Amino acid sequence: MTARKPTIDDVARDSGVARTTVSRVLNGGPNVRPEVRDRVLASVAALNYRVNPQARSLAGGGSRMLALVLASDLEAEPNSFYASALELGALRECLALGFQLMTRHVPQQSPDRREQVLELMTTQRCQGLILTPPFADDATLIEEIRRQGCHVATISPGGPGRSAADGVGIDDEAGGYDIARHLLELGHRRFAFISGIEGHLSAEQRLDGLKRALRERGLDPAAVTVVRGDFTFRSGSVLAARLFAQPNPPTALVCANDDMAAGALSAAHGRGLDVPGHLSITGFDDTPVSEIVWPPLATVHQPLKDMGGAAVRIIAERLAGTRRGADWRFTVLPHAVVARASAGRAAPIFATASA
Amino acid sequence: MTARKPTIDDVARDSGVARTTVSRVLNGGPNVRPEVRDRVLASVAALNYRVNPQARSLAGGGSRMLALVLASDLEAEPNSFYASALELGALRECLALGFQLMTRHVPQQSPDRREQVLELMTTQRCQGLILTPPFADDATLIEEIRRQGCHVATISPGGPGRSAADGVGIDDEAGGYDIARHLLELGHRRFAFISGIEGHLSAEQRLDGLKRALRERGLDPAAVTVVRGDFTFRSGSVLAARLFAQPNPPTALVCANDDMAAGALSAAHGRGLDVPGHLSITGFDDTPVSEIVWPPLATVHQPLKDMGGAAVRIIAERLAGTRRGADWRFTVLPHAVVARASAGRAAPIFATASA
DNA sequence: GTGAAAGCGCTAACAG
DNA sequence: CTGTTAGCGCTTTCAC
Repeated sequence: MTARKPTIDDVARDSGVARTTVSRVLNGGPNVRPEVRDRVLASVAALNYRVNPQARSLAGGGSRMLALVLASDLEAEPNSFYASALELGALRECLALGFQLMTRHVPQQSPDRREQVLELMTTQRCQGLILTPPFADDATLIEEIRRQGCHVATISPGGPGRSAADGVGIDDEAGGYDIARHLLELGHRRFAFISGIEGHLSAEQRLDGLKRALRERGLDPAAVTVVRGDFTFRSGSVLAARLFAQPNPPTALVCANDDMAAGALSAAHGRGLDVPGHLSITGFDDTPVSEIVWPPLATVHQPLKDMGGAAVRIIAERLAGTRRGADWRFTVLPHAVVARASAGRAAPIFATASA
Repeated sequence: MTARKPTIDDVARDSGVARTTVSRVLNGGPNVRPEVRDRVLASVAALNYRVNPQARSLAGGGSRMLALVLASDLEAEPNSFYASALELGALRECLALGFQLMTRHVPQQSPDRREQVLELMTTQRCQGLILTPPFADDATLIEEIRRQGCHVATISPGGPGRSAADGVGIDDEAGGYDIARHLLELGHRRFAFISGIEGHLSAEQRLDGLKRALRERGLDPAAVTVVRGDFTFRSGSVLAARLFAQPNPPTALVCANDDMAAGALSAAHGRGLDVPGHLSITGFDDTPVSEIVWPPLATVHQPLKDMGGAAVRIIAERLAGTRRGADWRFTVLPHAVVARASAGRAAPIFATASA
């Protein structure tokens, strides 16, 4: 019925060489005469041969399986653009480098979340794990993963993760600083900040940057109202509504990601607040969400796809042995403030009226 | 350094049986005494043994690798919530059933898109492919995939795909009909429709449903302005802006998905049109986008996560041999109109003014 | 019920 | 430069 798929031996027979030679050609090994290489390649093409990844892996070539670990909930809404962008970037790089990628969403609230990650790694024989926050800062987890012979690349580690594995991300503190500067220049003086889940250190750094900008301007960083969200649209919407109901509300609401900013925007609409007339709102990430809402969100661009790709490359390097040892390196990618209509000039009238 | 991972032989030795018996226990085979089974299971737990999927696959157990094929562009924006939802649903089911899932975005405009799909299947030794539109309606592709011994499940096949493979989806024609009825009841009489890419037959059926509703109401279905988008926010925005600039614009704009509806909404805001005061806009899918925008989008709910899961189950059944032969079955899942603020009562004043 | 033996397709020493 | 020889860890006949 279904024709048997050609094996490496078929190719060897067809091109009149030994199996080993074919393997060498296939894996770019040295010591193969050009004419032999061509002959083998011709057979490969003629027979439409593909290496069997399972056999290769079993024989010692490694599984070439990587996993992207995302903190979210399998039961919750489909993952945000943030996760999609990382995944797409990683997927693209995997395709180019001949890796397979598994994506695993781990509920961050589950007590056995570490075990879930380790289980995935073991079961799938992963050779590398890409950890996003807050896993990226779980030094214990990273240690255990590595102990079991698997490489780690972190996305946006904030603190301990930075010194426990190779990582990639932007300068989050500077990102927070820059967006704050943007708002300060627009005349804003009363700020609120919606942060992310606990343990997401890089998001905390965004707040640090905001505070530094305020301090620089002679304002009191302690005056910033800080509330904790969980990066979802809903949390942004709920928390913002609560903020708006308080006396002396902020004129600038800085959110730790775009989804929460979109939620805040929605809450503002619901309350009849004009954005940016009455209130400016900013996001973080520059995902498509920021252009989908009205008015479009001012935000900080993060090169998420590049980050996903870089993480794969980090693991590929480690696997290839190009770099060894515990000299973990953090790659800083550029960020940029994207000025859009949701952040506008602070209205002195409104500011006074509610003061 | 890294402890060697236990193999099936370690388990066999530990529990004092032959390797074959362990295999039987692991795969739920018959002919194992309960006490032996328990002993083996105890060893498995004690040694923290995991089967090596690569070895299993090589030995004939099958790769247990499935792939989700999505028509989009690797270079384009991160995939929409539509893709994420399908993926999440499929991923969850794969996890439960012990499959691995690869997601592959294939640029639909590339001339070798069929080859790309086949290449993925061959290279990864996939046992099943989940095809989304327009691949779901490519009977030639489906035929070729199956010829190579791989199973197929289609998501929302519209025409030929329906009779070429097992599929799952909603009744798209009815979905279009229902959302049209909703708008008709709100008093709308002048409709426009933003359709999706060519070949996406299930989206075409949504238009068929819209027309049926109009006909039923004694209106001329040919009077509907139909423009073709590509399911992206941007295309919705551009096409809507063009529609608004024409004389006698519609009072109800029905879009083939949420992203395009969000784009249309953005274009309406840009032109200063009030939604739903001047114009009602509806989406399709009920992805999170529909709640993120303002006003929230009236739309047709599609159980995307369930669809992704069902597709995996279809393949699992075929693989298990529970169902055989070419009696392809299409599973219809329920849809529902979700009434939200973007669809409101038609304004007779505006309608007259622009007539 | 259980076990022994034979590969699955490939890579990796080690010889030549 | 190329070939020979062992396995990798598992499933699967086929005996017992």
